[in-house]
Amino acid sequence: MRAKRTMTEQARRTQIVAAAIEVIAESGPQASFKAIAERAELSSTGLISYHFANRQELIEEVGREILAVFGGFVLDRTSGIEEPAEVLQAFVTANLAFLENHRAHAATLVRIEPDTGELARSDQAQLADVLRRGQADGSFRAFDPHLMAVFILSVRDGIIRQLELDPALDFDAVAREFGELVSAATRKP
Amino acid sequence: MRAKRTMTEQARRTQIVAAAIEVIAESGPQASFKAIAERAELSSTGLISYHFANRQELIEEVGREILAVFGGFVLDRTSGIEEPAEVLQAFVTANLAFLENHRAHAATLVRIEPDTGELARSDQAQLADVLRRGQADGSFRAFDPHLMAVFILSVRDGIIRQLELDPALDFDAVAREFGELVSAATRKP
Amino acid sequence: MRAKRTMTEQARRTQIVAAAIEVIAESGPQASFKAIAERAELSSTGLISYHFANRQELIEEVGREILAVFGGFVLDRTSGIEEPAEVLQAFVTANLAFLENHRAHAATLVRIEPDTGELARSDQAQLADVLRRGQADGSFRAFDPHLMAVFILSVRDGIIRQLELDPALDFDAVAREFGELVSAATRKP
Amino acid sequence: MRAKRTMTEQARRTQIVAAAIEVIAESGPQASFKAIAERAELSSTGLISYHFANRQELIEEVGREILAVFGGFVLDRTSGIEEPAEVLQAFVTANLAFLENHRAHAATLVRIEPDTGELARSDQAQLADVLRRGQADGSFRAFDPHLMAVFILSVRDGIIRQLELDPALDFDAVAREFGELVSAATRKP
DNA sequence: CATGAATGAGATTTCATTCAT
DNA sequence: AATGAATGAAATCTCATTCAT
Repeated sequence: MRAKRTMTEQARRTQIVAAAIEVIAESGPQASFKAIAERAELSSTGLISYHFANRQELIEEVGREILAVFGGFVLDRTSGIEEPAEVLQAFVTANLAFLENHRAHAATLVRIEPDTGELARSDQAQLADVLRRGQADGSFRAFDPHLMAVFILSVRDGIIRQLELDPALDFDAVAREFGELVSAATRKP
Repeated sequence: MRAKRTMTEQARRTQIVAAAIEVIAESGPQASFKAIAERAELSSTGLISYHFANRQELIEEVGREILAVFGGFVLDRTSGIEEPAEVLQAFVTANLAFLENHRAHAATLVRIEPDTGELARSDQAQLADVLRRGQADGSFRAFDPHLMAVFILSVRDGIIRQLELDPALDFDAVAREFGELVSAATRKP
Repeated sequence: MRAKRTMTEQARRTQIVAAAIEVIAESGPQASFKAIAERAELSSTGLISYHFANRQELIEEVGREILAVFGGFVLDRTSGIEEPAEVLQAFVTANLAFLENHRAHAATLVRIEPDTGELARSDQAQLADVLRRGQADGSFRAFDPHLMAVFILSVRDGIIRQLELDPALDFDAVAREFGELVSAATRKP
Repeated sequence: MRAKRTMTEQARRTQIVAAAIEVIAESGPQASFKAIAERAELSSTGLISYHFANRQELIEEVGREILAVFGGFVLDRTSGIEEPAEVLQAFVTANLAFLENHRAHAATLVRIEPDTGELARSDQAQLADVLRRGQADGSFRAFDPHLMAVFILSVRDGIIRQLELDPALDFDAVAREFGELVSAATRKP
């Protein structure tokens, strides 16, 4: 599991992770410790090494943090909904809302993707479950639920990437079009 | 445009780009000149610097090369088709066929994506045109063609990424599901 | 001389020195404070700095401690013997017995040697005295007593080093051969 | 085996090794790359890393170089001698002559000893052979030849160490006393 | 054109020591 | 006395790029 940590240490780790998220969002996944330390106003990069065994541990924590925040946000807005089709629409809306308000988290998520395989899988599995339920209750057409989950999450990630190419993207339009895509892709013909 | 080049020089550039594609596919976008030079069996990394002004130029050339090969491959299999809906299905099939046979190109494409914004845009524009034509001739429903292009290409890229998480992915199944997604997403209700 | 110390403080210092001896024996003379603190189950490396002015003071204390223990052990087994030749044999036996039972002390001794010049000299002087007495009473041949002491101690240290190359060394055989060497080297022809 | 090297590269390696020998002799086995680079008047420590894969490779090369030079020197002065007893005396003389004229090599040898186990063994084996021959031809008494070799080499190393405690050591006296020790230790009673 | 060497900036990591509590 | 956090210097190693031949 994880080593016990003092409050101070946990606070520092959180602070460093937050800085890393920002810096990686801006300058890519190999953002230097120097840049992160400066963003966090640390006295030296040594402090990062003091709190994280190595770069990988920091990046992993960044991934965990983003997925926890992102996942929590989306879960808040989708749990309790009965109809799978409505869950999907809420999922789309929640994702877009998150992107709009936590751009750095989103940007960093897609930038460190190769390092977060395990975590990504669990997202896929959760979404696949919703799709399976929709098929079971007869509201969705036949398709491979896991692949469809991969597709939907890919579109979500693609939107994040597009946001960097085109920062003026109209969130409402994207939400609407994404929602229609998902609806058209899953509903019975 | 571009400076004139001797045959020898062009051959070297091609060789270096090919090596870079392989190495980046395997070890990520910050593959070192050392690794690339070794793969290309060059005597020194200096030779890379000799032929490319800097790292960025090499990466850009890698992007251009991949999109030329990839684009050419897909174009071969989609041009001449009249019906936009059929073009889309051919597009899906061609993409999957390419992934199956040129995994390194595909992997490198998604790995250097942040550095190839311009090129990506032209892909999006081309695909958007097909979609627009399908709307004009009444075979597609109403949607934002550019966004739909972004979505479809995102799914394509998502498949490439998934291939690394799950190398045993069933190409035929993916092609079928991807084709159905595109079809359902675009056709009239 | 030395500052007065409370019992608690002395206990801590002793504990730290003991841990340092073990760690240096295993991992060399530049064993980190971190490793020593962990071995001593201290809460922080700061505690070492708290009790020792600096690294050098700790190492010196380690040297003093080893020579006190080692010297005491050998003195116990050599004092009270009249005949210098017998003292030498007892010295050899005692040294080998010590090595066998306090390998960490011995290993650390030779590892920090360069830092313990002063202490080494007093060993040499003591041994030289025995040799001088043997010459005075006519049982030893003519030789430079100080150099002979250096030689004998060098062999002792060489045995410690060899022990690391060849941990299965036969102590009895070494004791016998070492004893014969010393005897042959000192007795009259 | 070893990679092919250009003349220039070999020259640089040699130069770096020479600087390392000097610096280690003066400041101990963990002499920094910075100190070595300065001694060799290199532009940066990066050049050391450029020529040696890592610190260990450099130290190993230092060990090989010293033993090659030292061994060659001693071999020059001992080969061709028939009588084992005379070989031993020549060995002693040669060793002292080397120490006198290549103090840095000698000092570095004993300082990096823990890293040169393998090489040390071959020295022991060579010397043990001479001793065995002397036993076979009846000129030496019975003793364990390998242990005696270890002892003699330990004295040699002890002299090197003593040289640092007492830089004014009288080489002739040491040579004479060392020679007598070896003679007394090996000849028949 | 190509080679091999060199450059020097920059990255991460380790560490003894200091300090506030 | 002890703790845990922080400091900042130093160390090694990597790398794209430059340059003389």
